[in-house]
Amino acid sequence: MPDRFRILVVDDEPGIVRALGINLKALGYQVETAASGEEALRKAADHRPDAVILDLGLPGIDGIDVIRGLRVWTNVPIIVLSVREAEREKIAALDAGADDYVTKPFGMGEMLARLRAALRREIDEEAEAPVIETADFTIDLAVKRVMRGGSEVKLTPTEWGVVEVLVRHQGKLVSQTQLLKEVWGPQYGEETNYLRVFIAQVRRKLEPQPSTPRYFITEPGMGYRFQVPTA
Amino acid sequence: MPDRFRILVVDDEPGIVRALGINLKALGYQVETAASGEEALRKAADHRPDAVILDLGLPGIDGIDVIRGLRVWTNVPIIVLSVREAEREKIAALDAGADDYVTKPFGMGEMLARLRAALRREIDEEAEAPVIETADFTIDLAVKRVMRGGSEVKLTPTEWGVVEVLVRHQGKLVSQTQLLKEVWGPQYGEETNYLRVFIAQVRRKLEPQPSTPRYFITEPGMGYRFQVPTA
DNA sequence: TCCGTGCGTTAGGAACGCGTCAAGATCGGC
DNA sequence: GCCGATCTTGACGCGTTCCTAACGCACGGA
Repeated sequence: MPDRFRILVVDDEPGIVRALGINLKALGYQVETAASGEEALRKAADHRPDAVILDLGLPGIDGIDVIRGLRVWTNVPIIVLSVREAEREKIAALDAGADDYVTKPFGMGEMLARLRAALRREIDEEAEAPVIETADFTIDLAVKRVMRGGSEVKLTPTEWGVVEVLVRHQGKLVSQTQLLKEVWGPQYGEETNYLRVFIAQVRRKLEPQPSTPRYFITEPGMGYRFQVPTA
Repeated sequence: MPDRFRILVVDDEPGIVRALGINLKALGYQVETAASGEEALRKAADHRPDAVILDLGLPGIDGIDVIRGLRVWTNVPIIVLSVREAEREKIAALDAGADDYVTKPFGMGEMLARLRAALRREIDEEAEAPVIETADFTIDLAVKRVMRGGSEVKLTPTEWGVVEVLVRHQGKLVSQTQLLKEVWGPQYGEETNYLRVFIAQVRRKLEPQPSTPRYFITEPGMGYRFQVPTA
């Protein structure tokens, strides 16, 4: 757990690189930059960054291939940048192993929040948490049991599958396709209605206010995310 | 409980072997390596490692078979490495007797955390008292005997097998497949009706109210769990 | 303003899993 | 070779779970 995090910013637009660089450095991050996919892979190998901010619209190598290239040897958090219209591309990026995405144009505040979340998740994982405790419930992955208010919450096999996948990827955005494949099996991927039903059931059993979820968050058009609210 | 743990790393990709080796040695572990399943089984027999890190994607012998080969004579902790998509393979590995799995690509921090957890569990198990006492009965794993109300309860061999496996995993959920394999042998896994019959018999002999079990709990669709009620 | 899309919610019928019982089949000791 | 104990196998009933379809609602674009 380094004291000063190293961030690799990959974008071919000098304006964005500069803006991010100034803000990040001001907050005490060390910043490396790259303007192409090749340079990104090389610098990542050299500098072992703690997080990567990656624009999908790069010249040369496709951004998706950069993600795959990184994922061969590292699971460093990758936050993807893309323009609003490229929905398909964003989902492909998540399936390739990206952790989160931010649409351009983006506010610096949102970007920094996502980055902090990604770094926090990294630390949590290293601290190894097979038991997730929140203000409202406790999930023990090793024993496969959920406690809430002193008593056990009964989950059906499918419900448990959904919870387990989301919690294992804590803080990370999980695409609908990936969630379906991991819970129902590889031959699934389109049946998003299954997800709607079971996510609702999980929320009914775990969320304090199922209609306004705090833990099992919907990212419209993208997928779902399990998060533990900071406050 | 050795002072310096011996770790056996099994992988055919030299990069991964090297990266793990450097990190583990730096932390004071003794490291042995193997690049094939055959070599892994041989070195395990020679060096009696305290933990095994095993890549499933080996040339030659299947990784699953390596696990089975090890499990014939040792219950050394096995941490499995596999690629993200191979969910089915991971499940098969766990059923074959693996203790944990890490998806490639992995962060070194997570790997080390899992390793520490595995070694810690082993120490706990060795130190663990093989006598379980509840309000209604006492199970002595060492002598293979169950006492209830001052007199001995006679269990048939298969009944004892079921009890022993569940009690050894005290508190943990044991899947039907795992239970079948551990009691009846590796070629079983589907015959869940056996379980229904024998679980019922065990409950009739040990539970105060067999129809509403307090110790041998059914988790519908998932498996069984032995627990000692807190109150 | 109207439509299309995506998500949440609900309800009902089919399919499945579990407990139970009892009748063969198999094993082991005498 | 017999007999009791133990394990396998099948059938039945019941409760639960999963899938499916339909509806409502919010949002964004034409």
